Amino acid sequence: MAKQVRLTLKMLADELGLSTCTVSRVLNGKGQQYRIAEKTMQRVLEHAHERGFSPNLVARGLRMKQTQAVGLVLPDLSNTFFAKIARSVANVANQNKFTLEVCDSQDSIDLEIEVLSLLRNRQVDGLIICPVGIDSEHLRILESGAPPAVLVDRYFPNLRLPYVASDNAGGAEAATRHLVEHGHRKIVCLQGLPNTITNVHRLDGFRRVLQVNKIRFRNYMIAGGGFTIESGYQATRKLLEQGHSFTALLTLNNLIALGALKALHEARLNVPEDVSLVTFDTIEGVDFFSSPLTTVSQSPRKIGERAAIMLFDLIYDRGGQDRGGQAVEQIHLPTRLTNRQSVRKLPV
Amino acid sequence: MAKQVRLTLKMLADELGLSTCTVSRVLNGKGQQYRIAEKTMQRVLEHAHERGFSPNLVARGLRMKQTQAVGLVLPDLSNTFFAKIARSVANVANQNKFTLEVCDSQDSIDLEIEVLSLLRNRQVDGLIICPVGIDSEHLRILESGAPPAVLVDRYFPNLRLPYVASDNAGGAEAATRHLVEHGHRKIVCLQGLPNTITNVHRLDGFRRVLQVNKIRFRNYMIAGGGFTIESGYQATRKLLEQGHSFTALLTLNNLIALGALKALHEARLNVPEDVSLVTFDTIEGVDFFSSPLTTVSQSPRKIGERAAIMLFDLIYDRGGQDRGGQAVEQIHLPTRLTNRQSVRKLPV
DNA sequence: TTGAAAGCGTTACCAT
DNA sequence: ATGGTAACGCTTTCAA
Repeated sequence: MAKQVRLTLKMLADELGLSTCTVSRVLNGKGQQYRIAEKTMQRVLEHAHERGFSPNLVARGLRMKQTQAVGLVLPDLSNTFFAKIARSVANVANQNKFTLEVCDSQDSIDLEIEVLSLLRNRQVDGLIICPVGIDSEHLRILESGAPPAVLVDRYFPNLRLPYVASDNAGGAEAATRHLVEHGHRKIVCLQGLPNTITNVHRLDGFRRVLQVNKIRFRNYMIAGGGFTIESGYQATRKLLEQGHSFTALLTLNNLIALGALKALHEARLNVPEDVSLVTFDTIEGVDFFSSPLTTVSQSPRKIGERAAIMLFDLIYDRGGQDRGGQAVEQIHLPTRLTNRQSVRKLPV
Repeated sequence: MAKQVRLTLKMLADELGLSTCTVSRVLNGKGQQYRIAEKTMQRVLEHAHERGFSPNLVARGLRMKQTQAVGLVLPDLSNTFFAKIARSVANVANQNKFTLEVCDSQDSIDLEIEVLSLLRNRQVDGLIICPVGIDSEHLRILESGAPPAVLVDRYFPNLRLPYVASDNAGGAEAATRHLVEHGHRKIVCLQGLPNTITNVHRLDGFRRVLQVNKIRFRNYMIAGGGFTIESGYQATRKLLEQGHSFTALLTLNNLIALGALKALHEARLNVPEDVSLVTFDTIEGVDFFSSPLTTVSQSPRKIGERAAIMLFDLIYDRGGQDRGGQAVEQIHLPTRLTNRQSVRKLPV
């Protein structure tokens, strides 16, 4: 199987009777700048096109010390939320003639560390990361700005890294307020992974609204402990078994909601007649649920897009990311409450 | 901003008072093979670890003419189906110490062509592609096997390329049979993009079962023309407006189903009381729909995994992909019908 | 207006 | 048991 040889710049130059550097210049649009004869340029361009030449980007990457590639690390590519982030990042990257190298950390800190080092060894020009957990030491090195990195969705307050996330506290407040305004006082928040910033902020918002409305916080009001279907399911089952008389559930992401729904369903409890429910994130086809869910939705598309744009600003050195500077851009995008009637108005 | 210099093999060698090639050998585990002194190896390994050295993969890629990267081209990363494919491909790739370069062709043939050439210029060692449409000329070049490529989900019979897809005809047959066995004879199939192999095979299966059951095919029995929510919605609306008296719908993917559901809902028609429905693909949370849908589901995870494994076989030259050979592996994975009671039993 | 040559960080051939 | 040197394919400095 004779590995067919790719056309190289040198071959092209030989065919043209020119030096590689002349050809390189023309092909990179630096013909004017180097005052290469109009005629020569024509000849080169034409021939290159004819022979279908395109440069070896690996060689170029080595020489220029930049690969035109960015890395993206996500905890679960099969979750629509992250998939949408991936899509918008990919599109922005491609628009910039960059390639996107995607890794799925499978919610494992070890894998995250591993792929991160893999990507860095591959000399990516930038990194977008949705860090998996609560440990952040391995991200410290990114504070140096080489390569530039932007965090999405989750971040660490003690890390001087730019990020794009949702206004989680605000979203939780809106959701909780919605419940309270409908007369609910016995609300259980099914949380995600404790100590992640996302979870912390959402809980903050939740408690704040309780407090403002003089609802005494009790321990049973926070249950669960993971952003998974399983966690939502188990937590809800346990609540029901223990006979807590809550009237409403606030689930901190789509998966937890699905799990809770399953448990409620098994217990023959209906939403919103028996239990009211508000959840973070949307669910595909939620409009066709037997009771469509009221949601606090984020915009993963915008998160990804914004993060990618920030990253390219850093890569192209717009926006002054010098590490001494104070300007580490940190963004909280607004969330939106969509009322789909999964909250019952309680009698006063 | 002084770009901090990365540690190179040469620096390491200098520090050790050895030549780069010795260090390189040790680090690549070829110490034994080249009979490098046990002591030296120790020294090298230790020092490298101490200094946290890791090789520049771009340079290595150039030198070795292989980048340890594979490309993945998908029409829409935000569709769970493709996202799941992406995830499993990414995982297999990472297990093999490869990186995955993902591109979203946004269902545009032009973009597909563009990213394909981008990926090839980046010298990826292999390609997995879910081609967007009906044109395949730009894929012809991949028949040469350099770089090796595997198609997923969609493919072209006139192209000698390996692929992994679902048994679409079989799936459609199962679905249609299910409907017929429940007494339905006025069935409308809401198709996807005409002329794509996926669509063609599903229609084949559909018609075959009609024929076997002596149900005369009529034109209104195939409607729509795209794998999108919009297409499903519009087609269903039109059907209703025109007053065709169908009793069942077979939708050829999840998005079409969602669109059809929306139209039915607006017309205050219920599933399955007024209209029965079976759809290809699953939908997140379909179990909680007011009427859960009976589905013919594929396994995107398996498709991706299988394709990735096939690709690595080709890359590592297992499985003899020499282009003279007859063995272009083409696989149809089985589908599964999950009955969720969205088909009503009609009186005889 | 063009070219020679160095260099990016590796690996591999051929010496010693 | 180890090292010198070329080579991978490109860009860029300096020279002509």
